[in-house]
Amino acid sequence: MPKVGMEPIRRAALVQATIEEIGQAGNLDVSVGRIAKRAGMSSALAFHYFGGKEEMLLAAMRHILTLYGAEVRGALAMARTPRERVEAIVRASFGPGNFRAEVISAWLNFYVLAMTSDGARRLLVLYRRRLRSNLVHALRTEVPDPVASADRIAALIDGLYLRAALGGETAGDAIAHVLSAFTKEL
Amino acid sequence: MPKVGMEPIRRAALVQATIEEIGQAGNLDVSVGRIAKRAGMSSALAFHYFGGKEEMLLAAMRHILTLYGAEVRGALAMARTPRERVEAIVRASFGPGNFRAEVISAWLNFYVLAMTSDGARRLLVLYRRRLRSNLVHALRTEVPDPVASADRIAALIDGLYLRAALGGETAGDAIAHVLSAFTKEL
Amino acid sequence: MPKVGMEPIRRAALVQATIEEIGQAGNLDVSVGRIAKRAGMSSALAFHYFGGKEEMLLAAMRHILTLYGAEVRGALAMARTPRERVEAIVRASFGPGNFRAEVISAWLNFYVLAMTSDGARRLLVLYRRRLRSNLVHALRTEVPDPVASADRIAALIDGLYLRAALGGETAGDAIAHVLSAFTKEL
Amino acid sequence: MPKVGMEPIRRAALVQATIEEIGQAGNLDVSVGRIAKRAGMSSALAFHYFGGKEEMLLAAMRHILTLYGAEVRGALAMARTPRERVEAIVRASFGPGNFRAEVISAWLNFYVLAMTSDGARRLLVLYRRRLRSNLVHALRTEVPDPVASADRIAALIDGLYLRAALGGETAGDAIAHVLSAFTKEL
DNA sequence: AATGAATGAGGATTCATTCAT
DNA sequence: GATGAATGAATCCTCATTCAT
Repeated sequence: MPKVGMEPIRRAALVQATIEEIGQAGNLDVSVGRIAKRAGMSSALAFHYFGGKEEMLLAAMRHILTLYGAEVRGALAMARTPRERVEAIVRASFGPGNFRAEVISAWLNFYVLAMTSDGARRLLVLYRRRLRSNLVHALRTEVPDPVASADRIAALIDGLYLRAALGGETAGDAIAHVLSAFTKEL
Repeated sequence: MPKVGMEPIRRAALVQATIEEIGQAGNLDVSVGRIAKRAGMSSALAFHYFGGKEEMLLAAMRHILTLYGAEVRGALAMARTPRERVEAIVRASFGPGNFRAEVISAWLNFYVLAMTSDGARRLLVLYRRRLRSNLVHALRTEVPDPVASADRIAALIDGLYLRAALGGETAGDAIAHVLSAFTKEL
Repeated sequence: MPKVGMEPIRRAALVQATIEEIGQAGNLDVSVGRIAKRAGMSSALAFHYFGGKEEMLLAAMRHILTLYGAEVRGALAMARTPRERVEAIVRASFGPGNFRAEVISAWLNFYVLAMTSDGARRLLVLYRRRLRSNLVHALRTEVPDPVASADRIAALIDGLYLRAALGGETAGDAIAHVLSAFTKEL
Repeated sequence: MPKVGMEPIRRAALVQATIEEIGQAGNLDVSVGRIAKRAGMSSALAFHYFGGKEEMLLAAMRHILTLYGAEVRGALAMARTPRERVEAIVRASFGPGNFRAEVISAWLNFYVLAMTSDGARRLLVLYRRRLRSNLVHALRTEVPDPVASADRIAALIDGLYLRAALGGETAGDAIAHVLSAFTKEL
């Protein structure tokens, strides 16, 4: 029973299913067939909409990055002081929307994908630039070398994410670590 | 013409070839066949020695972790002050032996492997424990909460590694960042 | 925005696109989708007009055969002597309209299609009968066994076409060969 | 029950099966899977031995060309006069070994393959050169322009083959046509 | 010890074709 | 008339793994 205007719906369903499959599998060895089945359609249709597996992975990545960016932006909107700004970024990063096993797994795997896919690398570099820029802006008036401090905090965030991939890290601990590091940067 | 006493040589060759293949591929999609060919033997022999692909990957991981541990231990042996101890760990981590594209790629992929393989997770947890213990020992007399400081520095190291996976990070910058963070922890 | 009276235009566009695709691909592995896209419409519409892929191929074949027949007829109309008649046929066969890579490729592939498609075989047999009949008519008064001579010349023409498929044959050489054979038949 | 030294046996079986499949299908749309099944093995093994589908097709082509060459050489060995030489070539071409529906179909399809595969083109050009060289040699002392005559006769042979692909041509007729053309060349 | 032989399973991708709108 | 939606089937190819020798 074909309908019209399905494209955005199908694409969204596939992106969602891709993220879920990666989360469940823990790696990028997810087949287009399984993703499509999870999204409730044939794999041929997935190819019709995305043209190939890599495009699907990139779309999933873009989706996660977009969500993350939106959350950061939303939190920043309400921040007034520099410390609030840093806290906003950190809370968005380790908030319930992003700091979940499946999302962490997806992030990790996107880093792996970036080793071979130019598109993936570009997306990650973009994310890194935005995070750094946000942090630099927050630190601008507070520390002597805002860029260096931002890089350290950004790397700390990434590192805490990586450790979370192994399990056992709580969001609270992670946030505390970053805020503590921020304080020490001052 | 089979020979005796070949086992350790064969195993070492396979481990080396595994690391090289992962480094070259950028992910864990390396086939046993290609690894074996690179190591100069048949894939059947690789199975004979390791019993399966995962065992080969774990052996490669163990090898890298062992090398890293040895380097850290060697550097620590000559360290006298707490700062020297931290510096020893950092210099080993970002030294020419470990801070290379292929090794970074291997590390990243071991994290991915740890999402599905208990063996891999155990190895990474072990590494994490050792690193933390070394850092705690170095910081013991210097900071109020050595465990928290150690965790932050450890996460920072991991984060810098992760960023290096995208390229553009130099060992010098990374070392400077960690030492700077160490100073701020005091 | 569907229009009326489009059918012949659409059909012609599809036939043309089919020939071009076959010429470009060098074989019959051309997809209806690509043909339709080249013709500027959806593949569903192509099905609507032709009912299936084979019908499209047959229509393309019919088109080429028709063009070829028309060229031969046109050339024959001006021929007066038997030799002029043979020359007319030959010049039409190796003229710029038919002796081009893409048309030669199409011919060759129609022969292949004739191995499985009755429709294609019928068309080729028809072409062969017409060519033979034209040649017999031209040779009628000149040679003792016009049918045998016509068959030889027809086969020679086909053979020269086949060789042209491999490249390196010029129209001039081909024409000279056929005319020389004709002379020898006398 | 794996054995040693199977390679040549398997390869030969695959080549034979390839020719049969092409003969039965009438075109190159033969799947590796079916070829392998006909040859009594898994498709994976076919890939193991040939590396890919095109290599299998080329091997089949090489086989047919080799057989044909051997038959021509054998027949030529017993020929004494120029006419006998031409006759030897013709009889080998239209003899029961080569002038069979499945072999004719294979030839035709190799011409098609030559449009896209360099390897196939090379093989066909080689065949053409050999045939021409044999004919030139046979005609050397008999006609004023042996090369032109050889080209005509070669093209005639090819054309008769092509017509045989449509059915209805007997070997006797074909041989008679070529010998008659030879006589006229004198 | 060492390997060639062998395969079942799986995966990305393409395609002809159908159908509701 | 025209198309986007949709899919089942097929294809090429890869791979981890097993086994007889």
